Amino acid sequence: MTRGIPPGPPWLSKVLHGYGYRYTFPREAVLQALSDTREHLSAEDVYLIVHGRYPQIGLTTVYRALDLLVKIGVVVKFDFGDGRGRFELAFHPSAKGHHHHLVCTCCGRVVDYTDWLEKEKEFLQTTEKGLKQKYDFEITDHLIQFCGKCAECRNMTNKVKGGE
Amino acid sequence: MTRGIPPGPPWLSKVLHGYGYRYTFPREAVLQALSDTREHLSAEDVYLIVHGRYPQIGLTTVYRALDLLVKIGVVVKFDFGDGRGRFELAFHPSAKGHHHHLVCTCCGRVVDYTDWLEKEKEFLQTTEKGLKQKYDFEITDHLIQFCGKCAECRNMTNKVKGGE
DNA sequence: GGCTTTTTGAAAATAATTTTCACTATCATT
DNA sequence: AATGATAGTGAAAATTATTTTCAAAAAGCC
Ligand SMILES: [Zn+2]
Ligand SMILES: [Zn+2]
Ligand SMILES: [Zn+2]
Ligand SMILES: [Zn+2]
Repeated sequence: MTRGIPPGPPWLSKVLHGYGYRYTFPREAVLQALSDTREHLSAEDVYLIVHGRYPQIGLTTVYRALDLLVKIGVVVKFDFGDGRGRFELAFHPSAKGHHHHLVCTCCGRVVDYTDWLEKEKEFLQTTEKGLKQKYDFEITDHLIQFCGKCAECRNMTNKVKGGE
Repeated sequence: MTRGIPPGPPWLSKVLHGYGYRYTFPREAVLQALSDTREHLSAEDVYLIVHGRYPQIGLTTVYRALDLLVKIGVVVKFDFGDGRGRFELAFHPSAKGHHHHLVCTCCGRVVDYTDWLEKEKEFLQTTEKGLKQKYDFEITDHLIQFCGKCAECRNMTNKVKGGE
């Protein structure tokens, strides 16, 4: 029984084959789930979506598909400190490309931002060049994230304080 | 049986009391373990050191002490993507203050660096100010980390490749 | 020293992720 | 289109880091 191919662009097939991996139904389905949202999904989130659509796909497979997609650079894995990995497309169809995260340490809300990238670029160039020379590392990636308290959480704290 | 106080500066007592917590032997011992190294220790690493010195101290207590020390800002917790938290003193006696990390994606080696901070400062100021205005977050912290391949790992890859 | 509350520690529980292994699907070759 | 070698899948079990539970011990205030 052939299961057919989930809806979506066929490029994943090419990318996988390019790396010597097979193009499979679950891998396409996991990619689809990530394409359909702008959220930062956990492995289980992805599983719930994928398994909801195609009940034959199991959690283990979702973990493996995510790992592979990360390895070939199609998906990026983040850690927002809540003890589980978060995944999102490296190049999101909704114009969400390279971006960084602003995380509320209070409620866990995550904002994707793409502002002030010129200043960042300057900083990155200087630093990466320096790191390469001084420590002889070939820099392949960077992780920039800001932590803070969102407006709502600041409000809530004030209310609680005031109510005492 | 009083256990005495492990060697070390007495300031932890004041800080803890300032926050309404008690000054205890295990907390001092955990702080000591972190002071004695420049490594980025996992909770279990800390436990091995502390339990080696003071066998009555258990792993649970080490976890709790680390959490507390992070909460009061004496210790900082990092995640280098290997599935466990890493801890280091916020202000290290060996002049290791605010710094960032350069992680080898291949062997996991972590380099602390404090170079090019002027450029970084510029970037941070611009970005933090912008984030505050645009997203109404009160920024409290940032996380900057570079990933790459260290010289040794690059060499090894070449050797393996050449050997085939 | 006695008292109240916080902290501790061993064991059990939890939660995310990985491993195992028999079965199945992919795809290069016929 | 059928074949077969190999990679991928899925359910269950295993592993790993961390948290919870709860009775006993220690801290700090009188
Ligand atoms: Zn918030
Ligand atoms: Zn994002
Ligand atoms: Zn390395
Ligand atoms: Zn460090």
